[in-house]
Amino acid sequence: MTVTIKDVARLASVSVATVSRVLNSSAPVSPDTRERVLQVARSLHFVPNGSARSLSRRRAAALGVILPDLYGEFFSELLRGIDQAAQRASHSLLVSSSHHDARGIGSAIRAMRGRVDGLLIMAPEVDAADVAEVLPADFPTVLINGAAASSSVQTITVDNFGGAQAMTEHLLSLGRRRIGFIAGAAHNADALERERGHHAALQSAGLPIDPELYVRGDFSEESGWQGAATLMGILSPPAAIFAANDAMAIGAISYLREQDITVPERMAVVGFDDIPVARYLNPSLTTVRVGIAALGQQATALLLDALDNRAPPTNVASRSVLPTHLVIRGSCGSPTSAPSRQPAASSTARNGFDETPIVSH
Amino acid sequence: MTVTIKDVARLASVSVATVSRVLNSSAPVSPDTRERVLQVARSLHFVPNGSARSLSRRRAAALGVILPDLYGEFFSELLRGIDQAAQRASHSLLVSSSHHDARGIGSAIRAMRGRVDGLLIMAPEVDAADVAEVLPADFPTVLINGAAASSSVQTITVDNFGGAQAMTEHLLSLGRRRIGFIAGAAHNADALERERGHHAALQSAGLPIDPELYVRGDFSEESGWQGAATLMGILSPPAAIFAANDAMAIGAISYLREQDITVPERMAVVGFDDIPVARYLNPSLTTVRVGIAALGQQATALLLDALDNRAPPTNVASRSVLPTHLVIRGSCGSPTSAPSRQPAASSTARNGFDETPIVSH
DNA sequence: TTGTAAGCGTTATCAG
DNA sequence: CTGATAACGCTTACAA
Repeated sequence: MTVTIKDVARLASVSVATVSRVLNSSAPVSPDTRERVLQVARSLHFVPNGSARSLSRRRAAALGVILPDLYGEFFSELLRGIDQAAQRASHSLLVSSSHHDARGIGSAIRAMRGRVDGLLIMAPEVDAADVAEVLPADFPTVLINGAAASSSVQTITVDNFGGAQAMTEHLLSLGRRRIGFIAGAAHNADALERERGHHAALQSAGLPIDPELYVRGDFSEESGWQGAATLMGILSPPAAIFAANDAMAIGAISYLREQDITVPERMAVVGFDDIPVARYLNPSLTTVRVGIAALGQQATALLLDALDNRAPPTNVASRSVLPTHLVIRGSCGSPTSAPSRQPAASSTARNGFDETPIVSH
Repeated sequence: MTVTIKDVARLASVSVATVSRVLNSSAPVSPDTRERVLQVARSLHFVPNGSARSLSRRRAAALGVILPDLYGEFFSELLRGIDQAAQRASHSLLVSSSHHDARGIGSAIRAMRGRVDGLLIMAPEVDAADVAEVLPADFPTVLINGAAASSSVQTITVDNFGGAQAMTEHLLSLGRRRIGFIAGAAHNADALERERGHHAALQSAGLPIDPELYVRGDFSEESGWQGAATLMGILSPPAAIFAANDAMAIGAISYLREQDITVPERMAVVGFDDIPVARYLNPSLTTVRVGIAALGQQATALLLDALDNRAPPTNVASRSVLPTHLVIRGSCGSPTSAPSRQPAASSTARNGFDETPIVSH
């Protein structure tokens, strides 16, 4: 038997209404009854029951977070940002992961119904329309990195296209013209946009799109390792590898090291996301900064605004796009360290970690 | 107004009780009314309200997770394990982070009261007794990696002491006798145990404990970078660095690379945790495998058992310790690549990532 | 300023 | 097999 508001009321010789008023400061209460109630509540270690409160108030002070996965630094960063913003607004987080398809998302939503005031959904492999389908009607929701399909769900994403385009342009400017690309999963919206950006940059430069330079991964380190292996196995291997996320870039570098192929001298390798560990790698990873935690924060802010009805009209398909930035570190080499058959001397000055040059675009 | 069980009842011309029975299969219902109810429920997209259900059932089918932080791969791995186990048992997760002291933990608990059936708390910097203090009386709780203090709270932890001891012994066996140690935060229970293990190994080997070889970090990459800088600044720098977690080891390696100090030739560097990225680093990181996700799974399993009363007697201070394993990779070098003034040839065969030798202890 | 009582949406106990 | 109805613990009109 846990202690309830009735116990407090009884011991303080007041009604439960008064106890509630004291605890929520929701109406004036005489100083001494107030003090008496607080005294009793404290001594009893009374804590109001959240479910009862949510039921009565019709709001839960909690947000639901639905993620495809929980593996790697990307998701912990995202969740960190979400948690920060939610905590600032005194909201709890109901988290559920391993939901890749609309069905899975649907059941996750069902489990959350009545326990959360709004939903944050990251589902890069699911069409936004399909997500909207499984949503309770008019339920406040923000989609993170959803596919660009028009729908009634508010969406926030990063500039995958622009970031990838800028990165490929940078590699080309360094003299690396044969670029291997390790793509993400076939239906991943982020991955596809990054791919499109890469191709756009190639085409602008008048370069062909060589199918041999294209392999598909799944955003895991291991698939990056495999991707690099495949790319090195073709007749005329590339001078650079652009992995569609940092984890795959890390895997690729790992493979190259095992093969004694020096990075960046013989092979430039770049990634996407700028996960926290990227700057500490050897060589430090040139990548596209996404501001993962900020993405989570902004998504949460958007959702909280919607809950407060400071929101955009419900059935307008709002879509925010956060900018990305090129982060040039060691793994792409400098113009002078162009690819050569001989391992170059590793004396190229490397950037200290606290002075990472950032190139906006 | 969202659709409730009453709406379903009305449209199916039955009582709410029957609807509930159908939806929960909690009592026999005639096949055709059953079908009718399901039909209506589906067409109305009815989803039961979680708060109401929790309130009535007196169980929430949710677990609370309280973490000190959400930064880095350690926490995403831990959460992944917890989520897996919870999901298998159809439990949701209410997550709250950034709670380092007993007060913060207390307020997090308050926010969860009535919404969760049990608590998973990771609070390496808080004494178990202090945690017990802020806990509702007899609330099912499992402490992850708590300090060893005797208390009434069930605790699960990893063999920090043994793992660190084994690692230091390994470094010594490689001929690295001067070992710099980058410790964790002053009150972090895990960090302290790892420190104790390291010292125990040194003493067994008859080696002195040199205060100059000891620096304090905070488990972040940056503090590892700083720690390495400090250790390299002393008069007679070490031949190896043992960082109390992988993140700090990564930071240390990053510093050494910037100074052109080759790892492992001139400096062996090892860590603790075996976060997923460790095997992909350059050089791949020798570390102590903790089985982070497994830790989360087991903690959750313990808690779920307690909820089912398959539990150990409530006020017995049960304490499980998971074993750790040495994972020998590239960053510690081999016996032949003992420290020397000349950078050794980097031709030492490196392990492929799929054949990592593991040494139990 | 305080108390009474009607919900909030389910589940569970009784009768029937 | 089915229907009333009393909880579950709290908030919030409405009165007093």
